Amino acid sequence: MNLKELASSLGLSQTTVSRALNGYPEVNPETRARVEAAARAANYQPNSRARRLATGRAMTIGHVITHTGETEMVNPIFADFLAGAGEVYAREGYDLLLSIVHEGAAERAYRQMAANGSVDGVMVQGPRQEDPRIALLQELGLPFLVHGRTGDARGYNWLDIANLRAFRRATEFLLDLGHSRIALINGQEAMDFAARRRRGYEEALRARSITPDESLMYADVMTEGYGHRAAAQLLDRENRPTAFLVSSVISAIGVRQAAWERGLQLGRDVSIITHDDVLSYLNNDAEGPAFTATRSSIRLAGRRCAEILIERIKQPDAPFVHELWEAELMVGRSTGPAP
Amino acid sequence: MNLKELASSLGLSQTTVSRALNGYPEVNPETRARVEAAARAANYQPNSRARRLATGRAMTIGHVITHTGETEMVNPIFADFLAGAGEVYAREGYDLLLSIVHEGAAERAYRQMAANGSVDGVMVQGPRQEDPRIALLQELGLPFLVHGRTGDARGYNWLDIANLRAFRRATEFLLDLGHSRIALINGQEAMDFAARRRRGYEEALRARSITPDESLMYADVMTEGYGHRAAAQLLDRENRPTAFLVSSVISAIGVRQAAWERGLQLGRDVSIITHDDVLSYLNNDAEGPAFTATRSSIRLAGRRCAEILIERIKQPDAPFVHELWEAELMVGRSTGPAP
DNA sequence: GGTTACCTTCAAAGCGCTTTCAAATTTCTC
DNA sequence: GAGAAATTTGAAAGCGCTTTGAAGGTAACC
Repeated sequence: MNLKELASSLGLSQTTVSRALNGYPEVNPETRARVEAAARAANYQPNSRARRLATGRAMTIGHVITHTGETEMVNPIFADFLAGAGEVYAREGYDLLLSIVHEGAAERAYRQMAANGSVDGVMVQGPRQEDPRIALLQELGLPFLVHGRTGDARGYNWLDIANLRAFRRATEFLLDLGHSRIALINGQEAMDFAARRRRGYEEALRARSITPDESLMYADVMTEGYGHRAAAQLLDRENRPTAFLVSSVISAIGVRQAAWERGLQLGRDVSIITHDDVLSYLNNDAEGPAFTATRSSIRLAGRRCAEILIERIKQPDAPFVHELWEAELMVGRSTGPAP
Repeated sequence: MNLKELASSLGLSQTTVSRALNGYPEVNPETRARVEAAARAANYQPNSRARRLATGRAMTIGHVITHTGETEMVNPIFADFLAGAGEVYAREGYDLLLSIVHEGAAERAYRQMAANGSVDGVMVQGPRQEDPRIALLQELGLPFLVHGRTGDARGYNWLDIANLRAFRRATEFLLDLGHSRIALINGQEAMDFAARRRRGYEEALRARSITPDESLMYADVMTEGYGHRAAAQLLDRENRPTAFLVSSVISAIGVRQAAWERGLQLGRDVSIITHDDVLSYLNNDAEGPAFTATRSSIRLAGRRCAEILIERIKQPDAPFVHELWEAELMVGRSTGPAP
């Protein structure tokens, strides 16, 4: 059933039927009711391909997700971020176009989206320091929103969490407990968020006149195995750290495992604070084993990012939106006074 | 730059330019070369909205992902499955349309995709027993492929792993090691894969004249916390199980944690076998703490599922494809003789 | 040389909608 | 009750491509 058939079955023109269904005001209420009833009865749905061509809008938002080079790892936080964003898209009538490519192919993916008009805007996640995607999208003139930020962040829309403050605060918390040898198990420091977290950690140490020790800092893709390896190395040193600051619950699980294997008890022999993205399948709440954590829901972030992006697509000339969220420090059972 | 402009700048008709770019044979080789050069120079990309309308093909595949009711949990295996499928889609020129909805809204999402023609086919994941989506898609006449299977599986395309055999095999492995009180920490048994795994487990027990004990079987959404809770309960009984068969590495991490907390060592005091989807961020390999596992890569499955679905979209009348993959049993360090 | 076949190109229709512009009808206004 | 204004509907153009059907130009054949 298409518009033409529906219109002729009603004895009306396509124009009127189209207007009735799209809520235009200049339609007689009775006519509209009649049209709506017929459309429902026939289960009529306007053909989205035709509509998109006619309106010039794709009603689609692009997400380009890259997997990291060698390991081909897909960052698991994307699932929850997408769930949050997807909720909003569905509500607002937008489709979500997902492109999963190798890191090197991302530029081509964005260029293609811009040139062939398959999306109205794109979401950028996990920016690196001086990420080339931002300049590219500015050049292409495609509306976009960055989850995270980098460089001179005034010239585009972003939503970020206060990574530096969160990790400074977490480090201070450990210092207050008497820890002084605190290891940092960070994400790849080419990523902007990881660089900020490291700065927060170092600032807190310096403020207490502790010189940051490079040998206590690790940076890599945040898998469980990485957390385990890094912690194992650190814990087997003669002068081992008494506390760990970790960038992801997944890696923190590896760190915890390494501690257990050495007979060390969390919160007594060794302390862990992790950043917690509140992933739905790794809920770090009262029920399970609760890490002390800086916490900010990636899913809520996804939801809000989608809202902002859609607003910006509708009003391309509005001023840039910058939203900085604080992470809360949740004290769990993985921290305690330095031994 | 659109086709009309490109054509007139070349002094050719739209017809010829379109044909030259789409590889039709009736174009003079010199003309084609000229057109291709000009298109490249102008960075011309055909407008996908127009092309889709004209061809009647969406060049898009839909994935509807549901989050489970109350917990709103998004199954983390989707990220890796999507990565595998996305790779193939990109190669074949298909877009991936992702719809993330509450479980109850899935039917509407499929109906909409079928009615408005935004996709050429859909991927169905995680079928429940007698899943209504299958009948729905058959009725809608939309090509689809099921990852997993259920009910009378002859009438549609599917790719599945041999869940029953894998869990029977794993149970036999534990029985051979002398375990007899083996707990099953399963996924929700409304899911077809979980029901099959349970049958495999029970068959293996019965074959050794052990009556399956309901009190040793748990079934729920496979989070870490669930694994931890279930194992904690079981290990605190007077007559505790000596081995665990777990449906997901994520839950197995919770089980392991519960064991550690009670001073029990894996492979000595308690054994764990888990199913391992080979998620990229939870790699259960030699480096990290390796569980004994039935193993099958969800990412490879995604890749193959995409290939099959695209084949079927291109040839709608070909016979149904049924592909059953064996999971391999990888012996790790989490299993040992019964104490 | 005339007919046929082939190669190459093009004009125009069509995909199924939205939207502009105009027309028909009804309601107001004095 | 005539003219103006408001309300409601429709014809047709257009979105940017693909594809059909026709035609111009060459080569091939007898």
